[in-house]
Amino acid sequence: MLQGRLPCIDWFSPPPSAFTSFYASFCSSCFPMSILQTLKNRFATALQPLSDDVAPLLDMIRSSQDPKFGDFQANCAMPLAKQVGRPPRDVAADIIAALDVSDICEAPEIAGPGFINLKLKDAWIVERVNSIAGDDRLGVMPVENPRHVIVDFSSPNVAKPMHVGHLRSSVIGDAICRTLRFAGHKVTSDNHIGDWGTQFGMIIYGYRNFVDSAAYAADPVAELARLYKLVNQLSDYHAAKQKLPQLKISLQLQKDELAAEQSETDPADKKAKKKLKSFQKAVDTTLDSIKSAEEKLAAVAADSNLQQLADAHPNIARLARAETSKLHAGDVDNQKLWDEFLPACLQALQRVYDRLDIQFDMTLGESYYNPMLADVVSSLKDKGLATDSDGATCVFVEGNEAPFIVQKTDGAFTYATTDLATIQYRVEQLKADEILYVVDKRQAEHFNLLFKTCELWGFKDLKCQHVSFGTVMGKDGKPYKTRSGDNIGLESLIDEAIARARTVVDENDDRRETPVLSAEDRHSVAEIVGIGGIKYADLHHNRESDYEFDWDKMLATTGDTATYMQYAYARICGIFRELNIDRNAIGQATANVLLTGPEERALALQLIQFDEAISSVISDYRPNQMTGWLFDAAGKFSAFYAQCSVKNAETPELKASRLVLCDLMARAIKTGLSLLAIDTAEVL
RNA sequence: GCGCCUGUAGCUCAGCUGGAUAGAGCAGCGGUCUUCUAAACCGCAGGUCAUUGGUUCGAAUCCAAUCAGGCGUACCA
Repeated sequence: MLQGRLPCIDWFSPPPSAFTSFYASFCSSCFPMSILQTLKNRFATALQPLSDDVAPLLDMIRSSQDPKFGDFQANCAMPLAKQVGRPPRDVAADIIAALDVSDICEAPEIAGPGFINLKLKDAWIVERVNSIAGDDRLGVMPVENPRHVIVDFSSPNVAKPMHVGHLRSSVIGDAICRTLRFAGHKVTSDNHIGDWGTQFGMIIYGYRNFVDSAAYAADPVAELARLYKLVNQLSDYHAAKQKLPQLKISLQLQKDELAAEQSETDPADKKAKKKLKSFQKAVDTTLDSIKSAEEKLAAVAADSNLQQLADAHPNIARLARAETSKLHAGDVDNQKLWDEFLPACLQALQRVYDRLDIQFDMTLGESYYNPMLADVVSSLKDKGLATDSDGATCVFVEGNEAPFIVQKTDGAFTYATTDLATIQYRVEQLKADEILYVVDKRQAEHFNLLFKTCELWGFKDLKCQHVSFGTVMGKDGKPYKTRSGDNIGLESLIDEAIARARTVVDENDDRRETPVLSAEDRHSVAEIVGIGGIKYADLHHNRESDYEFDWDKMLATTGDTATYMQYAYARICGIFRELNIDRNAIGQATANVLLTGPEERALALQLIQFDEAISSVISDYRPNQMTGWLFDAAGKFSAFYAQCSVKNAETPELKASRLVLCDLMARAIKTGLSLLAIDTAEVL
């Protein structure tokens, strides 16, 4: 973002008290707040005479991966050497000769083929730490050009319980919102709930035919969920029953084909082998389908009540779809039921969001956009983008085989239409500059088509990104389900996490000579640790990766977990408690940090790079960049804690310095975790 | 068939636009609590980055092929 800019003033050190106001009078790109940016600015000056395009070269300045190479390294001499046709070490020497970093670094060293290694001067680190000690934002400057970013995440279907897939979207989306806001962008979080889809027809049908009034009165959402599941099961039953004979015929045919192919395949012929394999795969797939169909039939057959219901409702799927159509067509009775169901469903969702501490600025579901859909389609037609194909209205986008269907043969609109209407609304009404969709990566093609269509439609300045994430897998390597094949409910997941955390909290406190936590404290700590554990387990993976869901790992309290950071935070609080010192009264504004050993230096260096963690999260919407920074930070604190006593510091000055470092680290951990919506406690 | 993605330590995963001897956590082994919380710290061991070729000063990273697996592919969202 800020790369390649030249500083309009150079770094010097303002008195800490004047720091914030001083700083605020300059634009963030001019003022090299981050170390990295400062170094880049210095290098820009040195490289200017050597190259026309310094931006890519500046990108090659980064933290050293091994401390023995110093703190930072510049790898730009090698590619530059090629450009100018001279030996890389000579070019490195030229760069160093032109480089003025003597106030920041020790003398730069050339190593290997032409790496330039930089070691920061302790005095400079101290200066920086001292200045951020008095800064609430820990040295993170608000962005220069704030954008209005709409983050579309969570997006569950109402009346269906949320599961671990929604957890990923919710947790990642929320972290992105918080981080963007902290960085100074305008953010609108929007929960684009599925409140208008086919499941409502199923629920309406279920309600009309199978409702248990007492259960509905007691817990409407649970009853609606049961009805949804029931109608789904009965529909599946009939579909399976109908499909099964055909499947068996297909299986026989495929087996015959396979046998024929096998008999005439030459094992040396790779192409034939491949063909054979694809036949085998077809057989396997059909076998799976048959197995799944048979299971569905068996599940109903095993329960005489279910069997009776199934027999009594042979056309349940069609009838449920008809209820959806009626709803969409404005049927008064169905609309009335919808109006009745929705608030309870929303409330149930809200309960989960409250527990997860996730807030939405708006919850505009699919139903909200319903009145706009017809206009979207006619607009697309007017612009010649949408055409009729096999009775459906489609947008064909160059380079994509599959069409973007905006209206089905039966006249119904699709979620593609809704998504387009939503974009129009967000741009025209909400004035969005950018929209992020935190959605499962399996929908990549849909978003690809959506964004292309959108551009053709005329939204050229809008930036859209599918912030995709991988699937949560079970131990079997398949998407995570319970043994009975259901999704894992989010509420029970949260309950389990808290219960497990509680066991650890109890054990830990009971081990103390005199336990310090009341039952109430223990409960709230268990909530903080348990829910933090769930979130962290998800966030610390690269969002694009599928990952294996594992209770023990998710709720582990050792290693790279939320607890590790929370524990570090609590230990810092413990220091201040033990010494009976108010954290707000240690003179951060006039801090004078001393670096007397490697642990203190590493800690300080980590702290002054907090802003780099923020920008790297934002650059590609990857919250795991923040978990990584936090884990490093907590690790450096733990090493410091083991090695550098605050209480028994040799001098009052050293003690004061360490208190400042501790306070800064506590604030950094708390702030970093808060950007992931993970809470902290003073005592664990 | 077409398209997209993945393959890194025993396990679960990091590894940013190519950078030096590929990193964590867990599990394993060995140390560290009379001194600010041992939910911790320090150390040891563990890898042919699926395979083969290519690009270049330099490849886990880029390209090609192969093998293995996953996902998506016209009226579900």
